[in-house]
Amino acid sequence: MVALKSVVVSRSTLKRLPLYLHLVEGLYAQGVEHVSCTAIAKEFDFDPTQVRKDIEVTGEVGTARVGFSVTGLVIRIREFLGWNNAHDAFLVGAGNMGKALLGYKDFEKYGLNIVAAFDKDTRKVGSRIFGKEVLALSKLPNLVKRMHVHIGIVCVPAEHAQPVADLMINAGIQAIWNFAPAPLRIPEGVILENARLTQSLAVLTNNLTRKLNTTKE
Amino acid sequence: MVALKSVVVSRSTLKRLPLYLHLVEGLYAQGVEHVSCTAIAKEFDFDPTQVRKDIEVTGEVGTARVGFSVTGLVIRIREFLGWNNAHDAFLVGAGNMGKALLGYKDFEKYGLNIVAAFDKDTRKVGSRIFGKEVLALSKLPNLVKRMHVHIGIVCVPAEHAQPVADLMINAGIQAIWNFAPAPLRIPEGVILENARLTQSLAVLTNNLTRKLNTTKE
DNA sequence: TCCATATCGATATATTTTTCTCGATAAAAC
DNA sequence: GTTTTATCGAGAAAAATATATCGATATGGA
Repeated sequence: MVALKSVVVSRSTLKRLPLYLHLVEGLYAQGVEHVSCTAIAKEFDFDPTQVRKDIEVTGEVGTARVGFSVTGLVIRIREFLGWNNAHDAFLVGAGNMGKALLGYKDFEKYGLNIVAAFDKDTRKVGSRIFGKEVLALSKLPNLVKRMHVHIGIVCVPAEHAQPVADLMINAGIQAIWNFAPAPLRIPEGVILENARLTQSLAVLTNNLTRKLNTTKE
Repeated sequence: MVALKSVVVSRSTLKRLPLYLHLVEGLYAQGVEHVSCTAIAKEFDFDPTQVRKDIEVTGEVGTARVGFSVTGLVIRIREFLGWNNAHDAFLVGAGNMGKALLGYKDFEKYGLNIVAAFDKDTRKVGSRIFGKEVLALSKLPNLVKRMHVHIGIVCVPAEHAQPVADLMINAGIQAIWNFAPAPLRIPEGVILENARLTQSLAVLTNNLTRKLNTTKE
């Protein structure tokens, strides 16, 4: 055993790492070789120690007075996030959000390779969206098994989300990325990540409402 | 002064409130009149005390042995989140993500009313997407002022995000919902909320990678 | 009517996350 | 060659967040 990468890391840290990655990839493109925590922190208005602690989990070590190697950070963060080898994914629900995700070119850079889409609407089945086939939902279980697909993306309306998730899990899907505004019940061992825009929106509208109220008074 | 709604509340609480709201709206539709924290907590695998604390910020009070009024919760949570009167918003960038957001019918329920879209691509300008006009970006500043639009949604590629945000802020936009995978620099007082999918994806792919590694060993 | 119980609200404790402090070290300045 | 300074890594302190405890209270059943 070389390194113990299986450290459980807080969600907060995990969510900051892509920010750092984006930054250091930019620096790499510019030919910059080293970067300090202080510099990274300044970019995001974070505390330098926090940045150092975050980087620590990736296994990358820095040098005093020099900082961290930019290439080292790119490699280690990508590796830590599991973004070096993209995982195959199936998407269910070729509505607006589903289409938008299918059209997003950069997911492969973020560890995700959407292989095909599924829909129960027979009019959509057989078509292609951004080059990706839309298949009948009934085909999903067999294909998950045959192709060893790990990730399922749920983009269906709230009322269909649970049955779709169940279908995926029974087929052997190991992780679900849920865009439906519904809480999913999933068995232990299966990974669930909610990408609920309404939560983000709640933070925004609450802040805005408070701001408008306080400035008025 | 009646109630002091201007309490600053943690992001975590703010993000859980929409979950509760969704649940109690469902209960309301079923005709249920009261619900306890214990019941809500069970639904999401949260701690009942946490749910009680979250609800406390909305100003709704419960009754021992009975729980909280379902209608009371619906009203108070929606009010607290600022979802009773939708704020007008302009969206910039009518690409895939932009289109998906324009097509999302339910935003009005979540306090957001997308009034129009803007794009610098002259081929898109003049068209309509899901009934919403696509206008030239140069028209944005005047319209923000005339229509008193508060929210700006940034759906442009990373490299254009900052100039677009600057344009919005100079025009008087008070809150920005950012979908671009780029950190935005904004002046104090302006509200920024990032809806970055890559952060959510990072949590998912990291968990999955760890899971696959540990089960293999 | 009285007792058992579910639930609330308030307070206290525990845990997690963030920030601060400090000695060590490597590069740059003198 | 010595001093100064930026930065790291480790550990301590502070702040934020989540969980547990407990008395009060309202309902339902003995």
